Amino acid sequence: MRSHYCGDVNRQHLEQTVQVCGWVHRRRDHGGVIFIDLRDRQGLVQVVFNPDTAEIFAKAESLRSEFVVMISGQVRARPVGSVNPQMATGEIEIIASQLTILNTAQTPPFPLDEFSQVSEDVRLRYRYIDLRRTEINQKLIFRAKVTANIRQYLEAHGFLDIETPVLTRATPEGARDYLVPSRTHQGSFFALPQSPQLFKQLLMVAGFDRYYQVAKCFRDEDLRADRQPEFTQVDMELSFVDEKQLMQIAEGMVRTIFRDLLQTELPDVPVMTYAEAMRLYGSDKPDLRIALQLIDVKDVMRDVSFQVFSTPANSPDGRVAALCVPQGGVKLTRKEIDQYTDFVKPYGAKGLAYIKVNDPALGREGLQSPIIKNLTDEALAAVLTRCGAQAGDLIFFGADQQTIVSAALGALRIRVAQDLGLVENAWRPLWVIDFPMFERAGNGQWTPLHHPFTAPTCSVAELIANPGQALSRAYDLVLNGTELGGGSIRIHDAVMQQTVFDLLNINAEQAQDKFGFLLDAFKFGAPPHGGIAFGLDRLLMLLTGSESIRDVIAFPKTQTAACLMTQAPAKVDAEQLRDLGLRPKVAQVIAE
RNA sequence: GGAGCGGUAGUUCAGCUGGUUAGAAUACAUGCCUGUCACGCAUGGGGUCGCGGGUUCGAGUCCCGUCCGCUCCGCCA
Repeated sequence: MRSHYCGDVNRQHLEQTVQVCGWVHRRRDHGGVIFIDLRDRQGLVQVVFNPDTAEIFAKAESLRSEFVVMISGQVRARPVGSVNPQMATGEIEIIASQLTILNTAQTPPFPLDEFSQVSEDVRLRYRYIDLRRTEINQKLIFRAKVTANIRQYLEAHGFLDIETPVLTRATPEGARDYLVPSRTHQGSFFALPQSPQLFKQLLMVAGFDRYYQVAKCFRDEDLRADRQPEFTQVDMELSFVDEKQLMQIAEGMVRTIFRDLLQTELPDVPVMTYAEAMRLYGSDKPDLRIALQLIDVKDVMRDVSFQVFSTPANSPDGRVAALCVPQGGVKLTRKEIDQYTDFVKPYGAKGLAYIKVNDPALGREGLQSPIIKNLTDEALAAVLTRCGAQAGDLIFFGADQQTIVSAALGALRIRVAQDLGLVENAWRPLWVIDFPMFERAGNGQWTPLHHPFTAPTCSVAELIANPGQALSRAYDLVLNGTELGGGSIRIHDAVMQQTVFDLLNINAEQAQDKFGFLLDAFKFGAPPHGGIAFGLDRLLMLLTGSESIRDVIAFPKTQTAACLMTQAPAKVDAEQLRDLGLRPKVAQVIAE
């Protein structure tokens, strides 16, 4: 019945009679004529009601904002000098000959035009109105195109879309689970999947050698601008592949999205080790749009009298590093430097030493800093040389435990670059590989850096001998400082899997209890396999230039993991709780 | 678990060292104008200043607590 979207009507329809449906965006009366801007999610068009058609003119007079209408009329060029550049539809108007009011509407709670900035809590409360706004609905349209593109790519490469359970069992490691109580097994719980990890590995054992899924995942952890408790992964797993083949297929998928939907050719993707990323950028997801690098100076600070530097310089897990800010970093005021000092404190840094380089040729005399009197000539010379310091540069220092220095200077690097406009406008992807297998938790216990099914690059014997040095066959695809996706070649050998569990202090009994089904499956001949999962929401954030993950999700949660529209989570009836096995009195208390 | 910012009309905001009846713009309603297009003009209605407590002669303003939203640290295999 509807022949056109508002936004699709254009000069090609001149002299034609069209029918459009949409919301009344705005009504104006002028010169005995009624004008309405009709809107759907494609755009706007102006419709004119003349008084000579008395019946529909009267109907048009009753129109208010957001009434839902269907209008037929003839498309005509607009009179000279009456063109609104805001109208996406060009220099046309529709002369209405018929108007059907499909539904009435209240005045919307906030304006939908592009001029109004509305606070996010109001938008989330009335998300269905917010989603009518061009900015958001274009992002959701784009999201649909991206998932379609991904499916097309993966199908073409022989992947099979297989759904895995949403009601499954809790996993001991990793994030907090969302739990669902079972009615038929009272006292037992399902967990919502943090990822389809184990199921996709089982699909490999089952012989589906190329699996994918656009999968909802759930993690009950605190939220961030780029983190939601439920999010979507583009998940895939392959048998009989190595890292190289897998990275090629995954990279090709992202490259295809950029080519097809942004008409952009992604540059070659360099490969960097985790160790190198931490050394140069203080991060395992470096933003390569920023040229600044961390420069290690630990070796020349061992003998300086400045204990803030010499103590970590002589400690095995200490790090002393410099960050040279070029292009007039020396102009930073004391106040700005103090602000950067405050900025690094949450990362554990106790302070932020600096040297202003007025003229490196003059040596000590050409420098300005509260700390140089405590540094040797040799140390200063080495710093200037390694930083390639020019007149006008400012050098920041981090000195502490390795993890703190990397985190603090890594974050500072990004912050300073943003403040000084040193972020290149480009796409800068990279692969990060050779992650450590394990890291030490606070209690000294080994924990997996990735997950406990990741294969190491070494043998069982070597892994047992030196777990701290072991590297994993994992890989992360990073784009402009965002981790787009990560994966690994998995362990497919029961002995290796048990070895890793042992190192993680999961004994055979516990392993059998938690992952018995996986270990059992491995006994029946698991093929060598590996996979990767992409965070679809984060990818879309990047592609659409959104500052928040909420802008690419139709119905997102707030920072306390609540939905302002449905008021979820919410109380439930006492009867529902009794069904789950709660004693009536307890159920009554909880329900109230 | 911790730090910071914010909460005043439907919406976006102003409201100073506490002071009489809490304002603006916009939206909404009514009327005028009449080819307008973020139209214009006039008039009008619209407030639990997030909530609770405290200090004070007097609190939107100061103090304490609490709830909600946002950003960050921890957390996110």
